[in-house]
Amino acid sequence: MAARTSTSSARRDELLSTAGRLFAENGLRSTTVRDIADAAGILSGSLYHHFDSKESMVDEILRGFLDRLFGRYREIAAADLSATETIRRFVVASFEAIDNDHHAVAIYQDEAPRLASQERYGYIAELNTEFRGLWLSTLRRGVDDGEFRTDLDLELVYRFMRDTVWVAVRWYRPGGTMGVEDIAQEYLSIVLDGIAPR
Amino acid sequence: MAARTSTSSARRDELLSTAGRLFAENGLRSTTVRDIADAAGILSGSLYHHFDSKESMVDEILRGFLDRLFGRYREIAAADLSATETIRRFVVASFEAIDNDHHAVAIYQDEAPRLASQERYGYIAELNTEFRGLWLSTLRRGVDDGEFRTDLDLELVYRFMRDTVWVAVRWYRPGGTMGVEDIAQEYLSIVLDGIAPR
DNA sequence: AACCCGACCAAGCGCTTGCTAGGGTAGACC
DNA sequence: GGTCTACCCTAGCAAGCGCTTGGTCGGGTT
Repeated sequence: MAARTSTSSARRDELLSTAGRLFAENGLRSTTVRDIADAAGILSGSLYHHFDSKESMVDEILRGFLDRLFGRYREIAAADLSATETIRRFVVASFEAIDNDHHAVAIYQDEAPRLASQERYGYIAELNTEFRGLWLSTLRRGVDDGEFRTDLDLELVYRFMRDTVWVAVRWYRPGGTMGVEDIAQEYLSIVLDGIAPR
Repeated sequence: MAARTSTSSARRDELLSTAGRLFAENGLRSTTVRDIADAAGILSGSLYHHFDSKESMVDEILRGFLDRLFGRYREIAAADLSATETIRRFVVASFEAIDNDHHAVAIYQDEAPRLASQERYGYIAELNTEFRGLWLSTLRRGVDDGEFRTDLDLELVYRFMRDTVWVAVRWYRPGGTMGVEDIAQEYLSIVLDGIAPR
């Protein structure tokens, strides 16, 4: 009795969403299949009618999120904008992802380093490399075009910006008084001034 | 046979250090008492000669780190420096903590939100409040003194700076080519420019 | 009426978890 | 020699873990 692996149904989507919420709130390992089943009002064994394993739930959640995110990134990179504008849109796209895929981002933020070292999640390491390439080449272009300071350690700048954006998932709650656009603009107003030529 | 709870010995310190390393590398929950014992070359039961529980090991590691860190913070806050200089020293002190208490910072960074909600770790929530107070009052003073821009959302600035500094523990490795002072200075050169009046 | 199927339950298997009870040993000190 | 202490082992328990199995039930389909 193999579970269905790629089809979808309303019930299945509902269960995956519940699992995502619990994974994000309590961590991957701390969330048991019984927790998920309880929250859904069924018994733990019944989950295996819909999914192959607990891991395949995680996999499916992360894959969906990363597909959407990188679709957006590649779109921006291909748009042939100035370095400043490209960075600006990268940041905005990231904050929007925090808004749209909040649970997935939280899981990714908490567990990515440990997951990436497993063979099953090899695509995470690949996408991280691509992500870094997109940012670094844009930063370098900005320096060449005179938009950014020449004395910056770009590797460090990349890390600072990347971390600051994604870590916001820890305190940002969708539906608050402050929208993601506001937050993104405030952040950009600090950082873009900070890396601009004096 | 109650384990010793507050005394220390060379062996005990060694075990606590081993535990800290594993907790930081693999996560609190994923690290079993058998893992710790294996790494120390003893059996899991023997750990309980030194410690009451796995949780008490975590507690001891975090308490030691936070005591050192907040000792330093209070020192800086009491030194009556300009807002800019105070922020500068907060940042440097934080990066130094990443250097000195690397494992503890990593644990704290990964697990603090979940730990703080447990009664046992109530002091974490308290210290977070104190931490926020120190930063926010300094930022406000900087605005009043004309050192920082007046159009900033200080709560957001605080969160951005806090996160960026602490999240560096994920990629910083003690003993690399770049010292913590270099990283702190590079970061400050971006942020202090970004929040200075234009 | 006969059949199929998606969704779930009841029960439990094999394993891992944190932790315990009690015993042994080597070295320091008297 | 006797005692004490720090340290570790043997053996195992109760609970919890992910997952499997065989079966139930109601709503379509033919």
